[in-house]
Formats: sequence, C-alpha cells, structure tokens
Amino acid sequence: MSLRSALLALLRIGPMSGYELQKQFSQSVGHVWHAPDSQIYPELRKMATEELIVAEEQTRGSAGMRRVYHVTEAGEQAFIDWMNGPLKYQRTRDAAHLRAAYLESADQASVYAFLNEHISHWESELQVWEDEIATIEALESPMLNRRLAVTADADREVTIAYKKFAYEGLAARARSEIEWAQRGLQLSKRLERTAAETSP
Amino acid sequence: MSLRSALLALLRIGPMSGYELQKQFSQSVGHVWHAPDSQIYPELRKMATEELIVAEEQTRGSAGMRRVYHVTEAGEQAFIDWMNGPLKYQRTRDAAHLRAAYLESADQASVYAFLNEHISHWESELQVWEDEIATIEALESPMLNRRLAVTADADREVTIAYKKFAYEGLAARARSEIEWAQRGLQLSKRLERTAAETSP
DNA sequence: GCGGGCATGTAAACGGTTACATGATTCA
DNA sequence: TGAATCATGTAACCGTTTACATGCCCGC
Repeated sequence: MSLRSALLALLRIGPMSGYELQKQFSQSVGHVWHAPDSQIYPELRKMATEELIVAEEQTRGSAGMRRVYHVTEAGEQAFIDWMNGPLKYQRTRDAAHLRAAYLESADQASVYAFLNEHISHWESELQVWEDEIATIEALESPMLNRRLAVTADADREVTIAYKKFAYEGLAARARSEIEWAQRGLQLSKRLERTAAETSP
Repeated sequence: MSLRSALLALLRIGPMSGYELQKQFSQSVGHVWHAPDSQIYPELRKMATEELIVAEEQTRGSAGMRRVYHVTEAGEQAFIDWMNGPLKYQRTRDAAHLRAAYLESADQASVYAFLNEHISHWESELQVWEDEIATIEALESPMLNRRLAVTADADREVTIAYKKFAYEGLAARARSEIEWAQRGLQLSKRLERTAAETSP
C-alpha cells in the first residue's frame, strides 16, 4: 500500500498525469520509494476504479491522450488513514551485510571492490538527499513550493520541518553505511597484513 | 539469488535439514536475510535439481522423512562466484521515511505513536545484533563454532572479524534509526508548542 | 493422552523487475 | 528530418507473503 500512499501524497500537491508522477518518482521522491513507470500506470488505473482518484482526460493533438489525476474525498481519507495507522516494517533483507558476514570466502580484490562499491553507492544516495535538503532550505523545491502555496501560513513551518527531517534520516543512514564500509576497508587491510606476517 | 546464497552460506558450515535451516533463519541470520519456511523448502528442492546441493534422505520412524542437504562442488563454486561478483542494490523503498516526509498530515498522537514504534522496532533489532556480537566475541555462537572447527587456524581470526564487522554495521544502522526518531520526537514537541503559541 | 517441537510442504495472491511496445509533439 | 521528450501502457517472470495443510516423535 505504500506505492499507493506515495502516489496520493504527490497528487495531494496538485493534479498530475502519470508521466509527471513518474518524473517525480525518478527524482527526489523515488529515492525514498522507488517505482518504475510500468508500476505507476496500472496502479493509477486501479486507484481510479476504486475512486481514490479521478482522471480528467485531455486529448493531445489528433490522437494523443493525457490523463490528469485528481485526489477524491475518498482518496484524501485513504491517505489520512494510512498516515495515522500503524506502519508495517518489512523484514530485513540486506545483501551487503549478508555478504560482509562471509567476506573471508572472497578474494582480497573482491573485498575491496565490494566495499568501494558500497561506498560509492551510498555516497551517490547521500548526494541526492543532501541536495534535496539544501533545495528545501533555500525554498527552491518545486513540489514543496506548490504544496506550500495551498498551505495555511501556520502549517508551513511544520511542512518544511518534517520534509527536512525525513531526508536527514536517510542522509544519516547513508553516512552510517559509508563509515561502516570505510572501517571494513581498514579491517581488510589489517587482516591481509596479519596473514602475510603469519605465513610468509 | 541472495536467498540461495544465504542457504549455501549456512550449508557450508555443515549439512543441515530444511528444518534446521529454517531455525537459523528465524534467529541471527534471519535478521540479515529473512526467509519463511514456505520459501526455504521449495528453494532447497530447486537447488537440489540444479545440483548445487544433494539431499541425504533419512527415514524417521515408520513414515517420517528428513532430508539433510550437503553442498556440492557446483554449489561451493556458485557461492564463491556470488561472493566475488558484483552486488545488486535494490532501490530504496522505505515506508517510515516516506511517512516522515508528510507527518504534518497526521494527528499529533499518531506522530508520537509512529516515532515511538520506530524506536521500539529498531531497539529490538539492535538488541539482536548486540547479543550476536557478544556471543561471537565470547566464542559461544554454535554456528560460528561449527564453522571454526573446520577452518584452518590462520583463517579463524578473519572469519570471526568479518562476522563481527557485518553485525556491527547492522547495529550502527539501528542506532542511527533510533537517534533519528528521537530527534523527530523532539522536533514534534517543539512544533506543537510553536503552533499552540501562534494560535492560542 | 497430550502438548511441544520436529519435519515437510502446497497454493493463491501480491508486489516488483525487466523487457517489450507504440506513437505523438516539439524544437532545432 | 531527426532527436528529445511527452505519453501510455502490456506481458512474462520472479520473489515474497500469507494462509493452509499434515503428521510423527518424544517426554511428561
């Protein structure tokens, strides 16, 4: 149900087409909840049949078609219910840490490659989130600004604060992953040296 | 392929039945890569047809049956290949942080409930990992000890070090999540007070 | 005799990935 | 005229979740 909630969260900002939503998912929001277009379009159709959203169909040129979706009362309620209800935690399935537990079975070169790739992966994620935080602080986030335009003055600070809070959590996680992999590189070097000393 | 790798990693420790593997998955290993029994039994069957493992069939009493699996040469190679190959990172899909970004739409009570639940969730995960680290350090981990028994002296330190390293990474993540949610509680209190002051 | 742990699965549904597929509009 | 971007999907497959299903062995 989280894909649905993510879509509703975006549509609450303002009516959007599947294509526009997909663009958002490939950017900032997609780094919290990823979804490819092949999942977005069918889900929007499903939500429309359940009347959580309604499509305003626009013709484009002679044959083109564009469906702009609006959140209905029922959709708004579904989102609020999701926000106030309990959250299901999916069980951990962490390939990197699984592999880390058995690194003694990998070649030394593969250990370095693995840890360095882990660092690059999380550094690029960190970059996205730090940029997003900076954009929010500078009040230059298009989506957030659209939302703020329809938000009561008193609620603006709260809206901004929670958005920053969310991204800061993801950034903290990324930093934790990077530090961990860096400790891993040091550990690996130390173990290699030890091995060389004991069996020369 | 990670479920498969996790199963191979455990079976490399020593031959085990589906039931024993399932027990391991519901304990320490399962907190890195969760898998229910309904996934384990069919996967073992599949791996057996692909000859990565072989089943030693034992009858139990009159009708009972027990299949103890051994890793074959091909299975060992498949594991080593997985260890040395690149790792696929699954795209982020984090319901907690998604919700956090829109907390202004939740009731104040739900915000507290959500953050407190996040804290309990990660505290219990942290507990598991810290216990596991302590068990490893005290050389009291049954699975690790079985592995060490068939490991050359020179490789023991490495085996222990990487296992601890893996669990430390997970513990660090848990701590990061707990701290984040605690900052969230403080933020939420501050915002509530601000709101009360501006519109009394 | 009964409860708990041992032992094995099947089946349906759901969510996500990957590949395939098409065509229109807009601007250089 | 051709490339980029807008715009919309389908289909097959795979992995995961949830629920269902059965029955033996051992110790109390």
